[in-house]
Amino acid sequence: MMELTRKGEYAIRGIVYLAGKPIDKVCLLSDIAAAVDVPPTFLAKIFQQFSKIGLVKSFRGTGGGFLLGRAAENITLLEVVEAVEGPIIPNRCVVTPSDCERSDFCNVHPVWKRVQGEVRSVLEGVNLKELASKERSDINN
Amino acid sequence: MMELTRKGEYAIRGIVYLAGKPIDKVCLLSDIAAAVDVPPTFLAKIFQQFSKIGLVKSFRGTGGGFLLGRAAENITLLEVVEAVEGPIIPNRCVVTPSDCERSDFCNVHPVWKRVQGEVRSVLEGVNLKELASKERSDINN
DNA sequence: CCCCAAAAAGACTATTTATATCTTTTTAGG
DNA sequence: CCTAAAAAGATATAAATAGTCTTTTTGGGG
Ligand code: SF4
Ligand code: SF4
Repeated sequence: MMELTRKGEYAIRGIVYLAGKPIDKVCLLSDIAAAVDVPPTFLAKIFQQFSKIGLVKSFRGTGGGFLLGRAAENITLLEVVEAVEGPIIPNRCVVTPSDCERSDFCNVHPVWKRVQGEVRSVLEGVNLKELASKERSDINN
Repeated sequence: MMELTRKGEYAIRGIVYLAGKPIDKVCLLSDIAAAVDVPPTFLAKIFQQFSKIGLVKSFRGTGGGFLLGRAAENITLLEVVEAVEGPIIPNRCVVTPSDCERSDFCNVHPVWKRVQGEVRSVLEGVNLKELASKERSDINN
């Protein structure tokens, strides 16, 4: 349960790789894909999504490639994940309580809200700079 | 992302309903299903899983039905969810780091461990007695 | 012993989501 | 105008989800 998809995993790998490069280094999709071990065509789709919302900047044609859209420390893991996976929704009633006519009196409902809050909070507390750094942020795996 | 399946949602509804009944009241599957608005055949499958691990007790034949396997206050939401959805796994590397040869140096890995811990902790902090009570546990939805 | 009620077990189906790949088009540099 | 590279769109396959249906087992009561 609650499993990140391949798409999400690949998205993170790709953008973290970018975050580890100099801010002005334009990277080829093919290079990124090879470096992070992701099917290039799949990563292309993912980076198109990133590009649309400005998480990365893209340049076409000769000498083209990708750059981070903002400074790495200003991009949270939450943004990256939600960009490709959609919002964090432990149960549909957290987004539209009206879907379930039990939501008025349901004691489970607030629990899912709490789960959502906790997960978002963890992911929001991590930025791409930390993720890209060579220093292992956490000793205890 | 991280969405509970119908199966999980139905499972919770069903067992919370049981938890709201007197401890010795044997409930018919058909009654439970009707009360919590779940397809009876689907709920049957779910309760079979519960029964196998002792979360509920079942009785066959005339006068048969279901009882809670233990006192409601001793069953956590985490147990219920994991019984039908499997363990809480935000990313496969949290269970088998060896799957990913990047796990040694990956800074994302510990984040997923943290997410897992937070979610489990929230779900473990809620028991069926609370969920079944008429009092709305949380004012702020 | 026979009938009926109810859960258990297993096979089967349809729909949706995930995981890609392939082809064509657009953009840009030299 | 040729080539490099991303964007867009169509297609394909596999797996998971969300059920249903049928048959079997178990137990109680007449
Ligand atoms: S029953 Fe409660 S938890 Fe389930 S969908 Fe409705 S409001 Fe949400
Ligand atoms: S790259 Fe990191 S987060 Fe992704 S699967 Fe490997 S260890 Fe886990």
